[in-house]
Amino acid sequence: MIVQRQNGVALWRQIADRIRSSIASGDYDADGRVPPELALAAQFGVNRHTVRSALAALAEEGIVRAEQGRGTMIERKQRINFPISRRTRFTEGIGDQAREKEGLLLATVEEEASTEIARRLAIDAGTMVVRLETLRTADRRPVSRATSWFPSDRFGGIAKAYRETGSITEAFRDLGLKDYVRAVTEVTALHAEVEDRADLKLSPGAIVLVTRALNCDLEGRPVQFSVSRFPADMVQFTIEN
Amino acid sequence: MIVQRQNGVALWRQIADRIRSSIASGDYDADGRVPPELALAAQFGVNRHTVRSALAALAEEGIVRAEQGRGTMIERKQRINFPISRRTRFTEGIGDQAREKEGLLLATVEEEASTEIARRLAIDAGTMVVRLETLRTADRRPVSRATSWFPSDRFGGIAKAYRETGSITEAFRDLGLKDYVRAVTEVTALHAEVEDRADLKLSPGAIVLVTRALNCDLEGRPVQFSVSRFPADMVQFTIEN
DNA sequence: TCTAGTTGTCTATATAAATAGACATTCCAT
DNA sequence: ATGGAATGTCTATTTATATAGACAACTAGA
Repeated sequence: MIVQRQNGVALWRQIADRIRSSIASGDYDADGRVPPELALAAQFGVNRHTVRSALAALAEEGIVRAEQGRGTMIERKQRINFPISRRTRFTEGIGDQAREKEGLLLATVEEEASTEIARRLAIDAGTMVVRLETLRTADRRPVSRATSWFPSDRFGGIAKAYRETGSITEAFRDLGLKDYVRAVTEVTALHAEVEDRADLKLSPGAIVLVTRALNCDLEGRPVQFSVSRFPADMVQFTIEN
Repeated sequence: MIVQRQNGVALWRQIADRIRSSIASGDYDADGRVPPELALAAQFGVNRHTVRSALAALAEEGIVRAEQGRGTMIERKQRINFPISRRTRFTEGIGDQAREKEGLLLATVEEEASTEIARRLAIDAGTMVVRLETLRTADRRPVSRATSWFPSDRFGGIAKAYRETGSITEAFRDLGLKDYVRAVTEVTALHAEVEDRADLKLSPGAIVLVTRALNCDLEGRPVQFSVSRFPADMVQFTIEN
């Protein structure tokens, strides 16, 4: 048995998730299309209409496109590998896995550090920090939605610098920080929330990988703490020691 | 708006996931119980019966226990932190986060290496390898379900050694491998499949974190490749560089 | 041109999820 | 003891999900 009933997740969604996963794994690379609806219905032990609901959801996401009389073609098939190391940098990490990379600054505010942010940045709670809300895309598809905090005293101009350069590394350099390293990365996974769905253009019920990362300068002083969300069907992390 | 309708994921499951997450985050630590059903219903904008379905699912998982007249008490609230580094070892990693740790050998077979396993272990496809199916628990709750492969020529006796010691590190030592290091760890996340649900005692629709890890000896020769699945609501990873 | 194989659309029915309301039961502070 | 606040149980209704069957529309190869 491959799909589960009466568990709070509709069959069509379970099937959509599995097909999406199969596409990402390259299971259908041989002919570049998904198996016929009747074959999928047999495979999952459900009615053809249920499979059609699943394929409609994937078409909505832009992953497949049905062509009457021919079959259902795979439009997009990617799982970007994202290395995590002491020298983790977003743009370099993506490397040549995508032709077109973009960093977009959604919003920026200066605020008082909450107790958690203060602890992570090793500053006193209430100290001013700059918060950046950023969205990153590869080949026009969103691959991460990040919230980052920087100590205001050192990096008050980070928003302007990031807007001009589109890169944290470049922005740091403009502000006189020549180099930095990744100190800690925490990884967990959650169901996508409504905001994730909007930002990352996810289907409801999808999974997001969540990282909490701390970057420090070469003296070990924290320079950036960020919480990032990645669509789990498009991204995997690799930790090389 | 906090919950989404008509998206293939039942409201009660979305709400159960959010409450589980809130419990893990410590949102309800003040009084050790979940808010009253009517308050949750108001918060999520749903009927009280829908909230009751969510709480029933969490009770089934052993996370909460309802007491008539009193409220719904939090029974379990943990997210075990699992460090990933060059010296990653399961038992040491758990450390004192759990009182009672256990490693159980579910099954073992000797088989020919598939192309993927051969590539990971840097051997020829078809070479014999030992496969171990293991389950790890912390305080009686399953925290990982792993499938590991070892080259038969060097580690033919790994199953026996593991059964006797309950530890990979110990088993390696018995077979003459004094030390080893983690070379690569890949992390991704998926919806739990039926097998995960059985092994890890997960609720349907739950998320599993999947790691693919390669351990090598000090000369850099691969000694173990393993695929592990962790319940995402109980586990997080920390990568310290 | 014909036909097998595929997706598209329609109707109908059964089951699960969600809402709504009423009232019982239990705990606990007053 | 009493009343407020909480969970437990029941009935009824509406909406979403899933199944079933039939047939139309389109594609590609024989």
